[in-house]
Amino acid sequence: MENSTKIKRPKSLIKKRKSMPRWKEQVKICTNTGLFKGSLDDDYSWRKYGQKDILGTKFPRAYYRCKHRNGQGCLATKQIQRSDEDPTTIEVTYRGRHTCSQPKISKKNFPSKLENKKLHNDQKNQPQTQGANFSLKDELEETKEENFHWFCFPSLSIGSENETIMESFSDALISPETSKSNFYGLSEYHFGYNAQTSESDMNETLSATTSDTNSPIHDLDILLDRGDFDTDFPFNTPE
DNA sequence: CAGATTTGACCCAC
DNA sequence: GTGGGTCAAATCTG
Repeated sequence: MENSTKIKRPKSLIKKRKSMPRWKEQVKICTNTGLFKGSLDDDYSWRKYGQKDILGTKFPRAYYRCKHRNGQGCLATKQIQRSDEDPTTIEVTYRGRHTCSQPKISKKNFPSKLENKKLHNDQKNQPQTQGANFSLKDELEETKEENFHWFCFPSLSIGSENETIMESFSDALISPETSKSNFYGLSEYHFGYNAQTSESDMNETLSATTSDTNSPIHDLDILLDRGDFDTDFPFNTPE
């Protein structure tokens, strides 16, 4: 890949960091099995621009920025990292606000290729998925002051396939375009908000839990072929 | 071929 | 000096 060519960046292109509003959103994904799954979804279009191993953490952190950065100069970014201690928790840190006229709808009307791919895999499931996501999204949008947010899924029979499932979820979580809408048909959410303030910037605490533990999530019979998720992403267990 | 992701290097803040 | 955040070339995927 790289030859010994050191890339020097012109100073004019260097931007100072920091000074952007930042808030964190924790997403807890739990199931009876304790496995991690679920999707954190904003209807924004994110594009991954980096990933890094963070000192003291087992899982790398993934960096995303708004796709409209160039087009509309939207500087919003987000970081996603799986909690070290509790793998069922995903920490999402947002930085900056979207200045773009984000395309919430677009997803629904024009699924990306990636989505199509996913859809292809779990075709049987999606009908109302979007609805669920949509409401979640709406809530997020309207409660910009909150910032803790949980997803609890009912049990799910994950036998020897948990790995695959894990991956698929992770994939959804991590991959921006993909995670967009329809995610395994989580049809019902119950939200509870915990206003929570963190030290500085604006915070968003959103707490969402499913009180319904019976939901079969049949939608979840995600048969994602392994091949589909081969691409690694940060949440794969190291080792 | 275009768009997305990966990945090592670069740069800044602490 | 080190770690975290970003850049951008290379690579991958549809």
